[in-house]
Amino acid sequence: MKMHNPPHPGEVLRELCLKPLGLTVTQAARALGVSRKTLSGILNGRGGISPEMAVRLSLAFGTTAETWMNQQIQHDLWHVERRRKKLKVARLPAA
Amino acid sequence: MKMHNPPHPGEVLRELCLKPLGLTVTQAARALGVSRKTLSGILNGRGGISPEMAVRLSLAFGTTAETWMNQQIQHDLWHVERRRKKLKVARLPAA
DNA sequence: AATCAGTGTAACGTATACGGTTACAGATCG
DNA sequence: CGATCTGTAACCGTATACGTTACACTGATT
Repeated sequence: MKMHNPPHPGEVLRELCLKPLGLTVTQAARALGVSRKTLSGILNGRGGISPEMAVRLSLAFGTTAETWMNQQIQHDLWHVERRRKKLKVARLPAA
Repeated sequence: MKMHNPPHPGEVLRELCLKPLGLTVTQAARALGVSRKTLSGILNGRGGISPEMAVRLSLAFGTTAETWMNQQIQHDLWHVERRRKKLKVARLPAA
């Protein structure tokens, strides 16, 4: 039960990957093989980490794709949970 | 390093949730608050588990949304990893 | 045989997301 | 000033998620 707004993965990406290596957005985008716009959108919280992007990040930075996807999921789920009450779902008996 | 095609979450959903409770697709869709088509698509591997759907499943079956999202991610990543070679990504020094 | 519930799915619509290119404004630096 | 980096708007195409309606098929039940 996460209580606080988890940072979007882009924030983590910028702080933990770009900053330490002194990479510019332009350089990182080129390295990842995506457009500068796409990376910029992620870094500034306007876009999410797609499965393909997660694999790109894992290849470029030597991390795992799961790490990035998990962050994205935490972020996505947090937003959905906020409107959980609005979802009309019947509680079924546990299997 | 997963080697085998992970089952799509719909398969798990049908076997572990619908079957044990003797639920029809129609009944389950109604309980989840989605259309029969949407649930059918997931059950037959034509659609994925969206974050909202993951929360619906957690509410209906008393599981966690993360459980469902993780299954979806394993499935998604497996497909992307298959074409990992095609992604032109530069390897950067570890941070 | 006829009816009905359940199922998959096609056809159509909408909204959102991801990806790209181009182009522009603002900042910073030599 | 000229060069670089950045964010982002405008536009495109594609894919996904969701909905409704309608159809054909199956397997029970009557």
